[in-house]
Amino acid sequence: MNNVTLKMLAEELNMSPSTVSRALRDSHEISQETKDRVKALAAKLDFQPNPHASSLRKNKSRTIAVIIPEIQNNFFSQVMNGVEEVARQKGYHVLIYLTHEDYKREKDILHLLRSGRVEGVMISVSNTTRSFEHLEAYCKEEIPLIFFDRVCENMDVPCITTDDAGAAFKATEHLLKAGCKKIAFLSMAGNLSISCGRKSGYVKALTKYGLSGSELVIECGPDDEANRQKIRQLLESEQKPDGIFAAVEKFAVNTYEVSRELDIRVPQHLKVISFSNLAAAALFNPPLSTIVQPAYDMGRESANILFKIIDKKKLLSAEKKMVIQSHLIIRESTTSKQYAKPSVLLKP
Amino acid sequence: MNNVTLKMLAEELNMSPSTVSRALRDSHEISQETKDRVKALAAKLDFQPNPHASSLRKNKSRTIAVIIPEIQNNFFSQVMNGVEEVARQKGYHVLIYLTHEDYKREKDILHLLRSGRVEGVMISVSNTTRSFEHLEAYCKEEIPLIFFDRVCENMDVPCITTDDAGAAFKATEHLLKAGCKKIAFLSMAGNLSISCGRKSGYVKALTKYGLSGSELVIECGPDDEANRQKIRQLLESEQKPDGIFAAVEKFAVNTYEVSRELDIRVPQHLKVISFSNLAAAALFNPPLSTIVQPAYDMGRESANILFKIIDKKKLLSAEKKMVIQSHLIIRESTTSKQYAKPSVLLKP
DNA sequence: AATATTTGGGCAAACGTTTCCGAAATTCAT
DNA sequence: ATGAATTTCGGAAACGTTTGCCCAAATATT
Repeated sequence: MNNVTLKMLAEELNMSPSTVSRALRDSHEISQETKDRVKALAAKLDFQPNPHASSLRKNKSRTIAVIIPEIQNNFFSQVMNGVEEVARQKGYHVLIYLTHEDYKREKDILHLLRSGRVEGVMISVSNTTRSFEHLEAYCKEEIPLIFFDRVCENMDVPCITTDDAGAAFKATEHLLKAGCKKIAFLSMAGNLSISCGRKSGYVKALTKYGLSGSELVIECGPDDEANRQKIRQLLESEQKPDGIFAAVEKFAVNTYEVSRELDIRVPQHLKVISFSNLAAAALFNPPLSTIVQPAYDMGRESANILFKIIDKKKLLSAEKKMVIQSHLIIRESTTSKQYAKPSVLLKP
Repeated sequence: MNNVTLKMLAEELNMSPSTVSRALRDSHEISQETKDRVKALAAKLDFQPNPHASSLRKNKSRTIAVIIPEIQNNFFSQVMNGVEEVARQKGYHVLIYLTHEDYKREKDILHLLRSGRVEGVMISVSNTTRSFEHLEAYCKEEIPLIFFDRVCENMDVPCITTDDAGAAFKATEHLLKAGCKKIAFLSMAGNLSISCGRKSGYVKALTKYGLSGSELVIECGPDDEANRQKIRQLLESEQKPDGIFAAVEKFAVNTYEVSRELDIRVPQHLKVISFSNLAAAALFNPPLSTIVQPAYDMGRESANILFKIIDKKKLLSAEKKMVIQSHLIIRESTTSKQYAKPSVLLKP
């Protein structure tokens, strides 16, 4: 650890610590000459102010926390990317916490962060959290908090989301236009905002096309084999769907696995579309149609808004509930025509 | 922010701060009765010790840093997962920094961390770093440091790696046994330890099978289009290979893209294998044979070793240079036989 | 020339914890 | 009963910065 302290600089320069401190921060009450001397020595000795002393005194840690359910998910890792970019520019540090979709961990982490370790928190809640008391308790501490993607809308906290319902509507509509008559929705268990939004878009599309009542919602979870089992049952049942809309990438993967296993051809017998931020979806067999969320932008905007709160700037009303559009990428897993030639769709 | 301090507890209880502090830490010099009273009030008021004050006084931050080139890469996100797990168990916090493969950023980050903000650092160096001065300067500060995956072997710092050369040898051998006569190696630009290791395994395998001199190494980089251009040239040249061994997943993706574009069939005309931690590789068209690195374990072990150093425990010699085995997963992109039925290879 | 203002910088008190040192009070050995 | 050892706690200094307040000298103002 760097041992040179501000006091040592002061002693070496025959000045008081306060002068050195002010000189380093370019205070107007220090002469240019003194500033130069101080900075020269500081640079020479590679002086770094002790962050803990500084944090203690100023009650500012220059650190934010990001709490996400998992990191092995392209959506969240892209978000992290956006957050890190903004934080770096602001000279802030980023703590990362994973809940592994576990309510208890989420609660523990939030509790940990109530001590001033960070100046703000961004969170995407786990799908096992039913109660929001831990979040409300956190808010009482008056440390800036924002939600992204998986939000809790009835709290007075800024939310950065994508248009889940709208995108789900478009995806379902796309399946319908591609000829699907019976579409199943693979939803994430729990009561997440995104699950509800996506489901409502799905239902709305079915209703618009006169298929209300034919909803088919399957709740999937973290366990691959359990999911495959459910999908297998679904695809072997009476009400076998000809289209599947997966709420998250993982379930689309499970669907692909089962359809291969059962020799069900995509898209001829079954069309598949999914929320996914996986770049390699284009290389799947067949290439997977996806709804891609603006993950990087969501991370960036979330961080921007968080810093606005930290800096005590007023938020525009648009920033209190920000919605960034997702977009559809149509690939072969949902084409109605004959199997298209891959290269056509792949050309950059 | 939680405003209740240790001093306030002391006042409320008519005790000195030192007593309260000791009581909370279960010091033997405090009576059980006092401890109970203190803890009761602390719990009631939800007292949380100020981490900065504590860090300042004890010169311990209970925080480690992980520096990685990028997060949008399954390998690194799995590593993060392992690290977070260990850190959480130890009650440590994890700062994340991304270099984006940029030497300057890497240098800046390491410089930032020389102030005692963290108790230890784990790093996987960027592929644009040629000089290691910034790392050596960091070591001088005597803050624990360890390398993982992309290491700098001639520094006296623990390294956690996988058997790059061995795995590359096996992958190349596998291509040869599958009938390849001319194998190209898509390497990452720069002088990374992993690039060298993987290349040497590749060369060794060619040599063993009497093909020394037929090495074909293409240096790829971060830009997809540039990579595709290089691969396109390669596949259209005189020395068109019938096998490609990609050092990283990204290049395999580029290869798939180009081969579709040029109507080159995998594996019939070209066999492809790659280092990759992408679970969805099994769903590619055709399913991609991969060398998967034990990313999660590497993260876990790295963190374990880092904490051993932080806790000033002696490292076993095996822990100073730890190597964890990667393993091959053979899929259709390298099968020599007729195109196998997908479901056979996919059954769990 | 006397007063007011600015400039440049030092003193010392914070921030909240931890810990060294010592002081009562109690227990124990003799 | 006396001294020694133990238990239990408080005082105060420390960790390294920042900042409110003050003061001297220099400059500006009347």
